[in-house]
Formats: sequence, C-alpha cells, structure tokens
Amino acid sequence: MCVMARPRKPLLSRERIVATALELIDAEGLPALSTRRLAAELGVSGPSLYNHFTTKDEILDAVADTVIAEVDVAAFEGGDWRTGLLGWARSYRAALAAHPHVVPYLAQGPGRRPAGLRMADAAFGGMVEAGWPPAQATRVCAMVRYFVAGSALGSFARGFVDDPGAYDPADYPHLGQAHLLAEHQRQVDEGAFETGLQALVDGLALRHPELVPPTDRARPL
Amino acid sequence: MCVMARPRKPLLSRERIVATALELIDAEGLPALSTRRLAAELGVSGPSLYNHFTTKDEILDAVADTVIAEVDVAAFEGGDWRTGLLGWARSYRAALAAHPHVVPYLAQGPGRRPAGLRMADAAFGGMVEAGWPPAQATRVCAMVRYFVAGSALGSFARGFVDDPGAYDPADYPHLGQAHLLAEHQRQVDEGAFETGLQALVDGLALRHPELVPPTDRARPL
DNA sequence: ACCTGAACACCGTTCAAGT
DNA sequence: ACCTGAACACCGTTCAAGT
Repeated sequence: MCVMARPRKPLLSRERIVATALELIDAEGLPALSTRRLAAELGVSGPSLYNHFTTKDEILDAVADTVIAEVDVAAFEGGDWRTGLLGWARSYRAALAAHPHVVPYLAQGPGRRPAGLRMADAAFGGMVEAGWPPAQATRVCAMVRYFVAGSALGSFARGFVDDPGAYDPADYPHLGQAHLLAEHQRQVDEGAFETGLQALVDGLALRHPELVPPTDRARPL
Repeated sequence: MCVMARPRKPLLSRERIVATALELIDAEGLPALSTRRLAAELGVSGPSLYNHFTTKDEILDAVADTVIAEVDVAAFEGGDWRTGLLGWARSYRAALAAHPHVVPYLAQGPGRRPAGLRMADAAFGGMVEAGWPPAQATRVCAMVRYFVAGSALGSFARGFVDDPGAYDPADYPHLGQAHLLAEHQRQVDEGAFETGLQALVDGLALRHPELVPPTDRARPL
C-alpha cells in the first residue's frame, strides 16, 4: 500500500480545475459545484483544491473569465459602430447562452478579470473610435450587457409550464397559448434577442444621426 | 419550565416567513438565506418551517412572486403600446432593482406563480390589443424581460473596481477612467436603462409604422 | 395542527501530517 | 510543493416526540 501523499507530477492544475468546474456547472447547475464533488470528479480529496485556489469563489471567478474569453470583439475593427455592436452582442450572447448557470456570477462585472477587461476595453474603445462621446459609449456598453445577460440568464419560452391546464382563461385571458411556448423555445428566445438587438441599434442610430455614415443613412434599415 | 411544543396561536405563517426571507436576502444576499438562519430570525427552530413550506425552494418561489406582485401594468390600459411598454418596463425594473439578489431566481420565468402570470397576461394582452400579432407580442415581452432582468441583475458601473491602478493602460488603453464608474453608479445604470429602453421602443416603432397612431407618427420622438 | 431536538448526509475551510 | 484524513461549524431535510 503505497498511497503517495505527494506525487512527483502534480495531480492538479488551475486549468484542469477550472475546466472540470465549468463542465460540472454546465451539466448540473451551480448548486452542484461543491468543493468535495469537484475534487471527486478530479480524482483527489476535497482539501487538495486549496493548494491551487484560496477559496471556492476564486475558482468561480476563473470559470467566469474562461467563459468571457470566448467572446469575439473583432467586429469593431472595421470602424463601423453598428457592425461592431451587432457582432459583439451576438458573440457575447452565444458565449453566455452556452453556460447559462454562470451568468448570475458574470453579472458582477469584470472586476479585475483580464478577459472581462479586454472585452470591455475593445467594446468601449470601438464605440469611442467610431465617434461616440465616452459617457454615451459607456451607456451603450452597459445596455448591451443588460440585454445579453438578461437573454442568457434564462429562457423566456421555458418560463411557462408546458401544461394546457396551468393557465386558467378566467384568470389569464391572454395566456391561452402560453403552454405551447416551451416547444418553440429556441425560435422564441433567439427571435426575441435578434429583434431586440436590431431595435436597440436602430433606435440608437435614430437618436444619433450624426454618427451614421451618409452612405447608410439613405437606407437606414 | 413550560416550553410549549405547540402554542395555541401559530408562531409562524407563510406571509411572515416570506417577508422575513426577503428581508434577509436583501440585506445579506441569497447565500445568507439558510433554513436555520431564517428560522432563528423568526424565533423558531429550523424544522418548523417545514410545517408551512415543503421545501426551501418553495419559500424562494413565494419570495419571487412577492417581488413580481409589485410590478405595475396599468400603463397598458390607455391602449397605446409605447406608453404601456415604457411604463411596464420602468415599474418592472424598479421592482427588481429593489431586490437584485432575487433576480437570478426570477429569470426562471413565471412557471405557475400567480403574480408572474398576471404580469405576463397584462403585458402580452396589452400588446395584442394594441394591434400586435401574437407572435411578435411574445417577442416584445421577452425582450423587455431580457433588458429589465439584465439591468437589475447587477450594476454595470459597480462591475469595475474603484482603484485607478487596477486598469493598466498598456493592457486596457481605453479603460483609463473606468475606476471612476463606481462613484456614479446610479447615473450610469439608470441612464443606460432609460436610454436603452427608449432606443428599444423607437426601434420597434420604426419597424412597425402601421402600429403607430398617425398623430404620433408626425413626431416619432 | 404546529412546534421541538436529534439525527442524516451533506457543505467550505483549516490544519497537522505525510513525502 | 502538493496531497491526505480528521476536524470545525455549518447546510437541507426527516422524523419521532410532545401538546
């Protein structure tokens, strides 16, 4: 029985811990992530994690930054803010929707997390370089985050029970079809996001015609 | 020592449990709400709660419905969808922003909760009665929920650390002023919400001119 | 019906002990 | 440096016991 207390090659690494934590969260939700369960998944005992992270929250922080690192901000490179905003928002939503259980944690903002700050820098910088005053650019970035985080936080369509008897017409005269929403979850949620994003950008362009290139102004839609 | 096992008047009620739970969540966050802690706050022992709710999640459900019950949907009564949408969204955000720690839970949708369903019925019904096709009305309601939930989930401004040294200009060339955001939290967050909401409604009106009364069409802003 | 304490299988985290 | 088991103060929930 030679149970090594310390192998020559470390059993764990921050990367492996973070990757496994994200898998666990995606598969079973945030409450399923306990240090003991995560350690078991990694083949070690609970306290081992504390050699690589000082707290469970620090692990979650690293998981959150991994998710944000997937967001693509290249759409700002062309210099057109509408293209940039649309591309950023779509990639942002795709990244978050792939890991909905992490979204509440992400809503705490970038803090000091490098990937979060890189994204904020690119989006804010892209808007400013396209001519937006800094204060307005800040607001636009904020509203995109609101919309994206809200849309990735939970499905609208699945928020309604798939049971025709759940919505008594006497109480809720307009919800007669609500039980059908769950079936069309993807279409409803993606349609709402895309329609809303377009409306947001259209509305911003309407209020700031001076920032819309004259070529586009002829055909604003 | 006559420690009564059962007093003639019940010590607890669902209402009292829910109200105390909400206070605790607001003051100390979701993780602070444990059944033992909540019971202590109510002056009883932990298991007593199970005489009134079958599970902790059921308590959270009731808390969530209490929050949604504060949302005012009267703005739809005039029959104008833009007035309705603006009023609903503002009241919705106010209700959620007063209890940000409950927002992740609310994102699960109304399910079978009566206040959630009443709100959905009024908003969806208001849009349909203003002339919106049901499928489009659904999307509009969804996008409002996205935007409101995202904006109430966490402050954008407070997402950045209030420390000038946190954002190295070499790494983040555009975030030189980011550390000042926290100071202006309210203005930034409320400004972003209000600007975004207006843009959303403007953008929707732009795509659906047939649903805008001719009186308003002359001065669309 | 409604409260209690004891008990179950869990938590996050610390720490002394091993190599 | 990096892993271990034991231990601490916590969890949600069940249940037999009291009135």
